[in-house]
Amino acid sequence: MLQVAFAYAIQCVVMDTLSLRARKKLRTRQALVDTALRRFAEHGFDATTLDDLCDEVEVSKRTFFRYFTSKEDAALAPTHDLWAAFLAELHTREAVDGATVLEMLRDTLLAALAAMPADGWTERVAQSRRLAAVTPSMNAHGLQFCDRTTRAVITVLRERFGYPEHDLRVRLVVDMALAAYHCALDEWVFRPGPASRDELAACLHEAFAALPGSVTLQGPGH
Amino acid sequence: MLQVAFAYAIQCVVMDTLSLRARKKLRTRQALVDTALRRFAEHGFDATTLDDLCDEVEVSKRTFFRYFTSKEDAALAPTHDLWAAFLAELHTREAVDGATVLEMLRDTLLAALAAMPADGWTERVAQSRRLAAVTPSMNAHGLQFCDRTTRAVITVLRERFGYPEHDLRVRLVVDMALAAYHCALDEWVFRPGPASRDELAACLHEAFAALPGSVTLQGPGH
DNA sequence: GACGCAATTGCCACTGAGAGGCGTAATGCT
DNA sequence: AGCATTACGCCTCTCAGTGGCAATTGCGTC
Repeated sequence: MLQVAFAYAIQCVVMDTLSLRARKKLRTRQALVDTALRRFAEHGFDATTLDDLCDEVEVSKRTFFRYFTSKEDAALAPTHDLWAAFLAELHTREAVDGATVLEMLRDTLLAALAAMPADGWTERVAQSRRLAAVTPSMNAHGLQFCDRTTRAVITVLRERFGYPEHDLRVRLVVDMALAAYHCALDEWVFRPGPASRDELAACLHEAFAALPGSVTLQGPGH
Repeated sequence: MLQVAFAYAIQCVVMDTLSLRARKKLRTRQALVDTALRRFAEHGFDATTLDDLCDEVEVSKRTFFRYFTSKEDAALAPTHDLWAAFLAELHTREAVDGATVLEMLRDTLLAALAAMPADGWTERVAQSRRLAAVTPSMNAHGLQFCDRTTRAVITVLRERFGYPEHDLRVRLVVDMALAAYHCALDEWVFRPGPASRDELAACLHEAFAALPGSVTLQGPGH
């Protein structure tokens, strides 16, 4: 009786957002990501086998591959979340008159960053990046993911704002934004001090601001 | 007798550059790259097993991995050659007064391009890029290699020209050059018409020239 | 020109990532 | 409660990549 009432309460509170099944999947997924990040950090990416990982989370390897396409994929999940939010934001964002594309990309990225979950997301990206820095295969997967995302962004920009296909600048500006992102991320992760979300935003501002000066950076003569 | 004379001639011509052993290694390596590129193009990267490949070249799989670190590595060899030449050139190149770093990187890249072997190198890079475009794991390896190279370039720039560690612009400008390279390469490979070396140089000039305008590219308002 | 030495190769066995088929269990819907 | 759907686990298989060890081949020397 009490259980029924309780179940009903749950239903009222959560049911309209997610079903039991969906919540369970989310929990499993999250457990896999967390455990993966922890074990990879403790014993190294290569030294951790999927069997170990799956044993701890108590899922079969078969199931693991229903959630992630590869071992690397699980460890890169936090980054994927950010870029998914970025693309969503890019679709809906209004154009601001007089703004450059670079500014728009920066602001879209900052908006995506603000949309990330509050519970430990920053720790997870930081951990993920630290792992990627010492794990070639993770780095490779991450870069390949960025490349895919880049192409998606270019497509959106062309569709929404009607840039011609042959204009190289669209691709170049997106790659610049990506460079600034990577630069900011490394700055944020490997610099001493706490790695808060606001710090990352500050690093992003700094990196994007440094872009114009990079083009005209003088050689050793000056 | 004639054989001796012949052997001596060979010795005079080639010996001072490469020993028999070294030539044999080079031949094996080249055969592996060529066969790999051809088979990957014919049947697809994933559908081609290393056993198939090694059978054709008549080398054991063990030996394959003494030449290349991975299946992808073999297919990306042409690109690796270019960047190796780029780094070598960057070490020896004199600084030009009044030139920007971006210009220097462009010219260094063009010099490296000119240093590539005449015998079918262009065909091999083109083929390699075409494969990477449809093969995620190859693309990932390629990008990871570019990333490593990028860091090496940054180190050289800092050492030779004394940029401070904390100056983000060094990294950003190298990433810009890399973006221009990728842009030019895709333009060159996927555009109709012949893919000659001069064409690639032209694409590189075009892409590098488009960089400054990309920073200030205006949004849809205009 | 035969020798020993070092480098290169082939064979074999092994690990771990990843894919796929199929039966079973849990969940959602009526 | 009953049925349909979805998710999961077990098993098997392929293939990339590693390491040990013995055999071969090229190199320098006497």
